[in-house]
Amino acid sequence: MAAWLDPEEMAAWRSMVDVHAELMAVLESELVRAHGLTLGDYTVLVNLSEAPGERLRMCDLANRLHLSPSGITRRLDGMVKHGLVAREPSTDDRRVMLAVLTPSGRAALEAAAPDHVEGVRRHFLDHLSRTQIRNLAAAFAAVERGEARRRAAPGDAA
Amino acid sequence: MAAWLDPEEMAAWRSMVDVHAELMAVLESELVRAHGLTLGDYTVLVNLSEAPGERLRMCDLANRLHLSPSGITRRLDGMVKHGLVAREPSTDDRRVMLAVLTPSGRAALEAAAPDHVEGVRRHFLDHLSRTQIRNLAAAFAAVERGEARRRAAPGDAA
DNA sequence: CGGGAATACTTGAGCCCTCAAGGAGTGTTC
DNA sequence: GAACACTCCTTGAGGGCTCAAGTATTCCCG
Repeated sequence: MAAWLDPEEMAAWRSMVDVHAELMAVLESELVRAHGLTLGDYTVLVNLSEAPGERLRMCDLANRLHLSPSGITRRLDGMVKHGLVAREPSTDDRRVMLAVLTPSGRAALEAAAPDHVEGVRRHFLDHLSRTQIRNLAAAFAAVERGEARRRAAPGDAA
Repeated sequence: MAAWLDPEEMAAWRSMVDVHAELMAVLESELVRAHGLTLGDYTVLVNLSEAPGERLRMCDLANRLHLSPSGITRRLDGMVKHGLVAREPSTDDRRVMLAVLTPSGRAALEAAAPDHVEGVRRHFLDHLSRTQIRNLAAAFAAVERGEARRRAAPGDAA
């Protein structure tokens, strides 16, 4: 168990944490200033817009956003109040609530998305070469695959 | 203004966001379970332990942790109550409060750090080759440099 | 079919963070 | 050296999240 991180490992780890924090902070503040949308609300809108019928079960939404059941309930509360989404009981399964994109929610997303994407470019992608972008995607994909494999492994405590 | 992200850009961006979220969640839960420490508290302890005299002004701490002034006050409140840090008025400048690592805070850090580092390895670094780690560090360093340059540029709205 | 386990969502209590406002100390300028 | 601007920290109000508990519905299995 090589106890500590060597300088290269430390640089990779800490710079990722720092860059991510900085990036999210600036993207969020630009989004709030320009469109009155939280990054969290924006992510809900993106997920709904990409879903078939522009609707998603609460629990699926919770999984995608890494939110607890009550977390997603309360976030939807706010977004319903602002008219961005509506709740709709499922006819298939009467336990289920669907979150549906409203016209006004779709409009908000369509207004915000270009600015948000431009922000991702300006604050992140523009500082990287095409090769670096490819390498980054490959590295994170490797982490995702590795973790998925680790979770399925026998020695797992879960 | 190339409007949208192409598949490679999208993969790099979304996978970074996803991996980061997943990683922080699992590291936090392991830290809480094994040592009763929040990732936020742990970060305070790390920063204090690396500071000269194991003490830091509240506002410096706030900057390092991307926290507002009141945020750092309230986090210290909790940590003081748990005996991990102490407050100490500065003699140089009587507006300033110093946060000081207590013996019990140093002990908590020394107990938690090996496990935390091992978690970073197991969930992140172990999935990457040495070359990928170097490339990652270089890429994030490039983003940091690029943003620093952008912030200093004339056209900036700030 | 009937009862227990599992799933989906909501609610109450509470933690942690933010913003706005305020008190206290410093420094600067004339 | 008095007044003004600025910095540092804290507090009150409020938003967003979590956990624990509760209700409603569905699934599973003898």
